[in-house]
Amino acid sequence: MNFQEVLLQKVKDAVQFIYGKEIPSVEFQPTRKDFEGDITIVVFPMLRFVKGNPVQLGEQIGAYLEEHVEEVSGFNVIKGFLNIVISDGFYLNFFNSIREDDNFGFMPESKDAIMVEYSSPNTNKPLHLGHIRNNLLGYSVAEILKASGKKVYKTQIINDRGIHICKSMVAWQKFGNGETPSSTRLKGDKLVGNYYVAFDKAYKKQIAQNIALGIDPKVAEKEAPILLEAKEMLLKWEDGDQETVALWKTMNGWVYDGFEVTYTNLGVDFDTYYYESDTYLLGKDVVAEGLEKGVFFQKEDGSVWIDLTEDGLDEKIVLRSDGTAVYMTQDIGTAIQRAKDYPDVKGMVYTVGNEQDYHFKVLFLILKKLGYSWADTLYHLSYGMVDLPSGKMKSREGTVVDADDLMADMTQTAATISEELGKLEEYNDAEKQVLYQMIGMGALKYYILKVDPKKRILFDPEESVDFQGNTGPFIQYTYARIQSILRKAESMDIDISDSTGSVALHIKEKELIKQLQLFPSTIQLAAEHYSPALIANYTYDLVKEFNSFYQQVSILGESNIQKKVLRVQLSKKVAEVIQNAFRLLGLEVPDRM
RNA sequence: GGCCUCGUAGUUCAAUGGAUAGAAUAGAAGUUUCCUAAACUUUAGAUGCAAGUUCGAUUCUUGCCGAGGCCA
Repeated sequence: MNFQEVLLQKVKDAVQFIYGKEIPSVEFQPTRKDFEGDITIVVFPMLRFVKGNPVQLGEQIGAYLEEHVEEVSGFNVIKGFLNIVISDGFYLNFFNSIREDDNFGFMPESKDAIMVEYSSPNTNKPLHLGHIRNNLLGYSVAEILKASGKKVYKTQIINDRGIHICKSMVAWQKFGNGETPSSTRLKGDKLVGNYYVAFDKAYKKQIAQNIALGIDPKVAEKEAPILLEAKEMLLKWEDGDQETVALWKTMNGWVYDGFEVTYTNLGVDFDTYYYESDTYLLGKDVVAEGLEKGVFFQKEDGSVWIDLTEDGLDEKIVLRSDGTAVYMTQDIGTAIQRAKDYPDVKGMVYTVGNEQDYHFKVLFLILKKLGYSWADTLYHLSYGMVDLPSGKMKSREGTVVDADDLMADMTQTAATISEELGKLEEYNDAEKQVLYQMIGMGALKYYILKVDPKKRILFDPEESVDFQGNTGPFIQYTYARIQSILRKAESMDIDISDSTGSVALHIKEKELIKQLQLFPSTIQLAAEHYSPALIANYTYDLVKEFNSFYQQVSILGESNIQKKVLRVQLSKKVAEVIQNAFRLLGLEVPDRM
């Protein structure tokens, strides 16, 4: 039984003792800084079960707790808030209990697994800023779920087939002159992306020419020769034409190599991959099955639908009249396939932008109606668009922020700022480069992850990414300073392996321990809400608390040896928690900066 | 037109229905013989509008206004 549970029981006992009545629950919260005390009990909700004056009730409970709970050393009541003071000894005991625990805050892995899908790109375009948000969110949520005790499989579904892929292929055949990534020294995804653009250019030119010849614009659009070629290629691909499939494999291979570089720089990875070329035919038999069970119904033209009007939604098509699959068909099939491939999976998280909110609502409902037990644990990790000051990112208007370029820019900015500060003279160029990347990516990742996923982000490449305030580099800097203290402590032969005896705590030491105390519950909360932002903001609070501590108390200069040891231990623990929290966000920490 | 999400300091973000709505940035004023000044301290500034539920509403409900999205 932990202290919180003990306290809960004691408060219940107190009410039982005073009024002879049961109360089902008690609301605890950390006491606000401007009041005296450590834990606050909100008395108001109890008034529903016992009649009385909230202040008086608070006083009585406080007195009872002070008498019956060893750790409670005092209390005060303001309005309906009972603030109780916890003894220094309790905090010291707590700190000593977590001091040696490297996995503080992390739960052991359980058997039940969750599959987290993210990234899910098209293979005809390089990754952009929107994908960065997607990848960072997905990766971080996967790590948070792991930390909260779930087994996690990270996956993505790659949109590797369809007319858009054929467009790049046609353009490469016509204009490519046999170019390859190695011959052009371009990243594969960039090379293929260029041909996708080249296709569009040629296509538009043909339309314009044909309109000039007096052909109806609509016809010109539909019957441009290059578009017909792409369509023909799609048919060939579906037929399994060897040459076409070989080209498709080659070009997709280039793209995957290019993506891999981006993923590595971004620090994300995957345990398993699904390809749409393998899954686009899935789901049809499930639809047939569902039709028999009466979950779906067939219209006169042969198309299959589901009626969700009773659930507040509308009718949704799940199979076209010609028997071909729609996205929904594929997604149903893929979800079931995944559950088969990984029988331990009890839930799935889909990291997809909020324009698909409706789609996933329908998908989950369908799977539930089909009777899959895991349907209730499906979660759409929906996130807002990333907008630029100039408005929405549009590939056609060339306003897309390329992922690779952005990461390079951030690293460059970090380098510029670091050079100005000039603290890294003893580092060689390679070491500096690693550090600049760590800081630049720290700024970028933290900036994106600290925002609640469902909110839109306004991303101003010039101004938004800062290195001061609530930012990644600010936290990294604090970590680096602690490392410096630890190095000095070591050279001073300060032995921090033993627990300190009972010392009176400075207010700042106590605040710091209180903040550390919140780490495990923050992880749980973040896992429940699929929100890396909670971890980010927690870490920031911890760092601010540490900075305040750092400013107000002497660490290595403290003359009381026990105090000195405790403060070094505290600093070390704070650094560990920062590191672990950052790991959950996919961020790294530097030894010095 | 129907449905969904969001509206908080000049700006970017916080706040399981709880106390005087927190930070950061930009602005103003300060702090380095001392453990990294990418730091710290002080100061000023906000819940779109209107009702309702509640002991208590940024949070829940309804209407309106504004931004974005989805569906035809």
